[in-house]
Amino acid sequence: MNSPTGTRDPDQTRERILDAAYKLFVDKGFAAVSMRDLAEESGVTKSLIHHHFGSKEALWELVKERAIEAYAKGQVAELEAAEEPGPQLLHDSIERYFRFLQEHPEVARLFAWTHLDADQSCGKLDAELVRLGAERIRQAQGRGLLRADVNPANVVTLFVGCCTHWFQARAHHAHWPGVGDDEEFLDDFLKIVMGGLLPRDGKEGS
Amino acid sequence: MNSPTGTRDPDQTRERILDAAYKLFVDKGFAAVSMRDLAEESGVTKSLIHHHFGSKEALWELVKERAIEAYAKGQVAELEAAEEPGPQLLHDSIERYFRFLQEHPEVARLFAWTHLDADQSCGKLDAELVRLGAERIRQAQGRGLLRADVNPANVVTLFVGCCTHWFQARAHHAHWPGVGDDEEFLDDFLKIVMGGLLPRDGKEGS
DNA sequence: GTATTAACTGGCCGACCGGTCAATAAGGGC
DNA sequence: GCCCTTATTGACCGGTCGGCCAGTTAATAC
Repeated sequence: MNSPTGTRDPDQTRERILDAAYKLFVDKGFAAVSMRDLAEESGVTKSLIHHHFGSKEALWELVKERAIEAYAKGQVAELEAAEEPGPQLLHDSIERYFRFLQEHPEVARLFAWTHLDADQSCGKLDAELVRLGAERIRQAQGRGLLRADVNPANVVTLFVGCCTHWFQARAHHAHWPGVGDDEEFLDDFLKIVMGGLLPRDGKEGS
Repeated sequence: MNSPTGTRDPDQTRERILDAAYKLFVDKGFAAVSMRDLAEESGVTKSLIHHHFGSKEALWELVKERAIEAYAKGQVAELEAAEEPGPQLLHDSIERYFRFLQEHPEVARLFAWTHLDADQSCGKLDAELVRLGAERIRQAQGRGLLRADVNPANVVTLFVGCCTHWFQARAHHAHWPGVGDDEEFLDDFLKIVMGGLLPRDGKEGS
């Protein structure tokens, strides 16, 4: 069922199947999507999907891997091209991640599915991103630009988790009284986290 | 198949079914659990589950509703019995929520499922909890004990989201270099958030 | 004791599941 | 031209799905 009747383009076919699978799996979850759904959405036969990807599970693994790898590589590239370590870089990195999820909310859903899958492999793909982010924070700490008594990796985990959850729980928040929109939340979040990470003017205990 | 052969206790039976459904649904998700799984886990027949709850969907809705209502009521009770509004109350509330999820990690999973369900009703059940928490923060802000230029509801959303995501993404974090354990993360999180929410010693712009 | 109600069972239904397989057809190398 | 590879199809498999229904059995009301 490729566009010019009777012609074949296996690469494009694979792409179409992967796109359809990404859309349906992220939307409904692995268990709620059938091979027949995938076949219909991508405009090919069930058998052809098996031919190209082997099994439903294998397709799902590939979909996850591709999406997370693309995300991680993009973020790493932006982080490596960034300015000197310091509060501004942290601020920009948080906002960059927030904007990314804002434009690609389906990625937040994908993360949620992988967490519930107890997925082993997907956590490894963004490890490099976390390592790089933590390193930048550690450098800023070494220069006295960020408070030094917190674990840099925990800082990354904190802001990634907070932003991710914001988009995952959007439907929930709609029922919560007084919760603001994306912009207000990002503003407040940045105020609090940056305020908590800047070194205090005076020395402080506790 | 109740304990004393031949006797009946429909309330206990319903309870057993609900317990089994909670366990299986939270573990595998709605779509990946069959009525036959539920029947086996609870030790009754498939037909009996239909008799008591009507359908698989209705059972899932009831399971979600009960669990979230119990959680919300418990947290509201603790919050209402708490001390005066201020930094200490906020600190304790964050830690209380964190400890709750630490003891009941399945609740974090339940939240993830409800988010992916695009569940309409479950967000309403904890609205009262959010309203109450935000009100306490607003009171503390009014007394100058917490910085006043952030939306209290966003503060609640922030710490709830961060703690929830921490437990949802645990498997992921295992692959992230340098991320600490529960105690270290909670410590760092509290340092940052409390540090960011305390009024600055000197007035500051920006 | 008997009638009524509700808890509970086992068997059955049509639909759908993921996967396989033989057959067909198109493309590329020669 | 032919051949070999492979993309692609549709029919088919055994198994499982959620739900239904007729029948049995225990508690209850009178």
